[in-house]
Amino acid sequence: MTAQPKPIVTRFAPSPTGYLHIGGARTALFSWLYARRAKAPQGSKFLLRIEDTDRARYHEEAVTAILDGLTWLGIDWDGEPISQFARADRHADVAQQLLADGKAYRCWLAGDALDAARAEARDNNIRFTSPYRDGGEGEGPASIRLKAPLDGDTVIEDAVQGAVTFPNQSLDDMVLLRSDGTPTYMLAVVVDDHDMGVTHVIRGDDHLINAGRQQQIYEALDWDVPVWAHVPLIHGPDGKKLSKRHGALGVEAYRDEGYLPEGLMNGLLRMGWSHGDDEIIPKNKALEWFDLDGLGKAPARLDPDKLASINGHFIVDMPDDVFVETITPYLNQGLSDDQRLMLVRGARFLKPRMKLLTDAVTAAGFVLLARPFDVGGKAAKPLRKEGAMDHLSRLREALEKQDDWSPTALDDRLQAYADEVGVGFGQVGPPLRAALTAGLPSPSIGETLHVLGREEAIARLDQTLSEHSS
RNA sequence: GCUCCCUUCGUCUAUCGGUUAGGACGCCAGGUUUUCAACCUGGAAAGAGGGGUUCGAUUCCCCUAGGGAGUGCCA
Repeated sequence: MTAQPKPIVTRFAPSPTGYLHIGGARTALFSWLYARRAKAPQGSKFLLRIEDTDRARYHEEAVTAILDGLTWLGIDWDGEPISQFARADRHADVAQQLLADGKAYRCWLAGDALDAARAEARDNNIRFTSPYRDGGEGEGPASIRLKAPLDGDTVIEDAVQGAVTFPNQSLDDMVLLRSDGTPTYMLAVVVDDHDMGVTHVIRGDDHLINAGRQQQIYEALDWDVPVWAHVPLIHGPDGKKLSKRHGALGVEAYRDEGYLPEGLMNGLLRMGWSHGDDEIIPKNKALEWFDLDGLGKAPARLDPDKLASINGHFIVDMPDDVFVETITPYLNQGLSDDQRLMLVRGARFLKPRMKLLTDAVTAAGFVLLARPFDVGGKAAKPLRKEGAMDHLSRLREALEKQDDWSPTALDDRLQAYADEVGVGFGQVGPPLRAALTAGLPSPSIGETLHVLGREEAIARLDQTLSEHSS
């Protein structure tokens, strides 16, 4: 009998104060990958906990937005999300237990007196310690503070940052239970993580110092300390903390901008995590390769260009029919069956010229031109050239008789025509393209004809011919 | 102020004491070309500064500078 490796339990614990912003999505991704990766032991779990103890800032819609964001990204979780607020009684019980064990004490210092005592300690550069730490009774309701060690160090073993040592003198006796009986965040997190069986706490490194405090609570409780992994936050392109104007948008904003879930996921993953020189890492590879030791220690800046470029790779990799299905909502118009068919035929070269799904509007513009359309401005120039109409009408006849409608055959036919009449292709191509596409970006003329199909192509030629007939 | 963390091309990063310091995005040049792209080839571009340790440091240690986090009966 071989010993079964112990299952890993990770969690993502957002505050429901807004949408799932990209930084949160990234830490969620790391936690999710660690529990879901191929190398994770059987039975490993990724859990969700909503840190909704701050009732003033709580929004029901925010919870939905966060869950929707995760789902869209392709991040799933085990069981129902846990409400931290609903567990307040349990948190209070633990505080009482600590009190009974002499690991915590009642403190009546509050309000201005508390502020003054704290300020004084800070000014004198000494640790703030409540006068009630060693006993004494006060008036009215009391808070419960942890009786944290005064000497020595608290050292956390962090999977990303290494060993981090905090002098206990720098960690004062934190409040566990407020005087109104509600638990503080520090207590709630520790109790919840413990009760949920969390083995690896993977979160932003803005919590690194909290880990020291939380570890003191674990130790007072004599509970197993989880593996800490504090990942560096992402910064805006300016190197400052991620702000709303610099990309700290909800994932749905990225979706609307034209990101594929897998593309965004890849981009998020590459900020702060690497696997050698690999850049394009689809979900299945991420699940195969992810490990904590690939995480870097420095904060990364968001680079929109690179993010978009990565997304482009995933667009190219889509099957043609899926591609057309996917870009349809971004086209701002309904599609006829004919148009859908044209897009499928054109997918092959539409895809590489797109980075975001919203680029489809430009890339597919020539396909979606609705007759009658204007060929105006600069685009009309080739049509006004000497002999242009003559070429077009003879080309029209030739195309009508053309059997092989493949791109290469069409290109050959066009070249043959130019040879027949003894002119350079420059006399033939530009007017033909203008008539077919109104000057919009398009592939080679053979490809363009192929994509449009005989019927549409000839209809477009007729349109131009009739407009220029008089 | 104090505590803690971070620092390789403009950006994301590789390197786990010995490399012409590699890749990607972006940029520039050339090629291809009937439009716009795409594509191909090439190029510029980095170890914050200063001390150590070592035969040898980007890599290990210390200091400085810069950036960040925390210092709440917020989360």
